[in-house]
Amino acid sequence: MGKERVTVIDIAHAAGVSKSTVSLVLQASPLVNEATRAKVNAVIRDLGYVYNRGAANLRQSNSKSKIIGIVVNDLTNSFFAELAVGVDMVVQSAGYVQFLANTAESVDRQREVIASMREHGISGLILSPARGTDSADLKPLVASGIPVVNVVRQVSGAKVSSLVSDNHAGMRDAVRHLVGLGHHRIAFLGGFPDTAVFNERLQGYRDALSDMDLAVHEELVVSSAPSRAGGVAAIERALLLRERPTAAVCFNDAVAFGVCDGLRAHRLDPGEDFAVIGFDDVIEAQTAVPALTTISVDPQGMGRRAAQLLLKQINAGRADAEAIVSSVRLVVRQSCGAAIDKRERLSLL
Amino acid sequence: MGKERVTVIDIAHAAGVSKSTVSLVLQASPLVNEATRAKVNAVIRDLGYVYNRGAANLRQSNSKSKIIGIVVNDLTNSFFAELAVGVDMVVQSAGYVQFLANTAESVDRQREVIASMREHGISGLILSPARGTDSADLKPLVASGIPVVNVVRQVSGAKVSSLVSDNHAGMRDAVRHLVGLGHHRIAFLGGFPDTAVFNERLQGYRDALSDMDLAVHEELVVSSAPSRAGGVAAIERALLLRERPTAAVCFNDAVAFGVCDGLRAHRLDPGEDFAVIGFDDVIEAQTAVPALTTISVDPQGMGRRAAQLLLKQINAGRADAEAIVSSVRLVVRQSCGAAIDKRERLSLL
DNA sequence: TGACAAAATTGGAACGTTCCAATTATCTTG
DNA sequence: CAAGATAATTGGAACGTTCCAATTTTGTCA
Repeated sequence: MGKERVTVIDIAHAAGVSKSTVSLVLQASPLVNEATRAKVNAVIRDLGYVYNRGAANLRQSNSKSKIIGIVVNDLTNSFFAELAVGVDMVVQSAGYVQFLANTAESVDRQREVIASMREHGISGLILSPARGTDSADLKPLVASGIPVVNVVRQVSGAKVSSLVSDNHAGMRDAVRHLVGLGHHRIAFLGGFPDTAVFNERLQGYRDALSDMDLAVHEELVVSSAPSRAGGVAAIERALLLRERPTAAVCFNDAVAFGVCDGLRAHRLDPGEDFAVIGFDDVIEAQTAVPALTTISVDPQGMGRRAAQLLLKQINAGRADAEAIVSSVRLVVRQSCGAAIDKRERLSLL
Repeated sequence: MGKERVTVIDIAHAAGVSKSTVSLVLQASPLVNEATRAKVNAVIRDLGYVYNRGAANLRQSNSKSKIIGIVVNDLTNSFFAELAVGVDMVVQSAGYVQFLANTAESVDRQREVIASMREHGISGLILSPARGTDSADLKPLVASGIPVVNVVRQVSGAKVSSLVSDNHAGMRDAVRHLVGLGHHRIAFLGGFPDTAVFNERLQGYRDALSDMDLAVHEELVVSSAPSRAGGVAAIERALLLRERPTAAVCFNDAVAFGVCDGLRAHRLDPGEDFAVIGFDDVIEAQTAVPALTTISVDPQGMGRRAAQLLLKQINAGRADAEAIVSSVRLVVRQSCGAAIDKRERLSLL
């Protein structure tokens, strides 16, 4: 059962027309008579024909494969899962299908999967590059005219489009908000210092402090893995300082959750005894206790926009690089809402 | 730049051999002389040739497309993201690449993406079916000899392999553990009652109570959306009962987190004043505060096993359905560890 | 109704690969 | 060194589709 593939010739035969006519109805050409179209479609249904895009794509030669690729550096991070969902939405409704691969921050794996996707004929790629990705890694892709959209992270020197969130402005707003609440010892917690994203956010932190005429104390910047565990580690270190911070902006929400965990371990109540602000606005941020004040970047929306940009470039045939920075907004919830008296009590510790 | 595709003929030309020879070196055939192999490979590198799997697959006709599909019902749920990562691992190292699609519980979308993947020539499919999937939806796939592995959820009547976790045993163990700690009013919180998974877990709950000679009180079973918000709602309702439960097993971890949130909103300390057990062991379970006692199903491992099973069937050429139930284990952390005195205090409220 | 236009249909070549059968080059060895 | 065996190479057909140019059918109207 099901051994023999039904081809366009089989249905041409059965419908009493030529394969060319069948091909025409497959692509909904207006050239074909309504009656024959109906007959052919009926036969198609009856015989259980399935269109062979591989063959079609081979003949059409270049590009229109209706496949795009998306490769991310860490799919276990729900930020990227959300992003993938956003991409999936627009890609799906445009009749495309997506290859998805996870690189787990390995540039070797990344090279392999991109090569593999290329062999399979993707007509575009959305890439959240692994740490250490070199512009040379993308060279062959763009040389062959395949549009690439980088998301979240940029690859310096690569002539590809990018869509990143406004890390600088986001962190600046977060710090300003805390200063407005009366904090002046604000820590910057988490993240790896060798990434562009980290440095953009850190710069936002510094600039905000400068703008408000506050000194930036380097000991208040403590880096760590950008994970929940990293957040725990970072707050531990920060609480060891002889002059403790009273608030923290965190590299991302995962770190922020870790910071909350760490605070509780020290019998401090996040949002009451210590103000915490995250970055990303992952889905758990609003339901966590306390609800996390954070910079909302709407990963799903980013995925949608990245996909739209990519499809635009694919359809345009030619893709000139454009760099979009996606604006970002502070969502105030409970984790930053330290009441004055409590904060004062803490600063006396 | 990059307009003209480099083909096997081009490199044959440049290397001074025939296209057949080039084809032979591409598939690493032992028939070709070392010297020519080296020369051809050099030319391949120089010209920046990329293999066209579409064309190859067309000639080889059936099956060996090196593409598998994975479609899940909710990628925003980190359980499925983890599962996808597991699949990705084994699929990637087997030289395959995967289409990923999210159905968001829509059978229509599911039908579309499966059809689309089929047109693109997947040689196997891993499916976590959307609610309401009918075995007829999978009929054409299996009829054409494409192996399908269902994960997490089964589709009754479909002649496909499945890999589900042992919901019954997992919930039974959770309840036994709570009873062992001295609880006798244990709630079952969250989940939609019209799903097979819900009923399996509920049955495990009932059977465990019966086994321990405890009555099952129907008012202690409160269903809700299987989400964090649903967990909040469920515990709210449960705390309204005139005879409150002292512990709860939850439909999944997301619900369990919600339950913890809801408890805190009522000034109850999860793990101290009330025992909570989840199901799934998502990645956050171990770092949450309190760390969540839960049934570990290792979604990544499930993904790996599903992929292995699928690849086995693809390689075997023929796929007879096998149903695997993946065993599951109770991971005891803090959220269930109510100390005796506290529990007694609570039960007096 | 004959002639011309418009509409509908069609055969074959092409896309880039693999496979088969056949051919040519290279070794063995008596 | 002839001749058989083995190693290496090769030309063409085939995979399932699309596209082009050409052909056939149908429609229009003087």
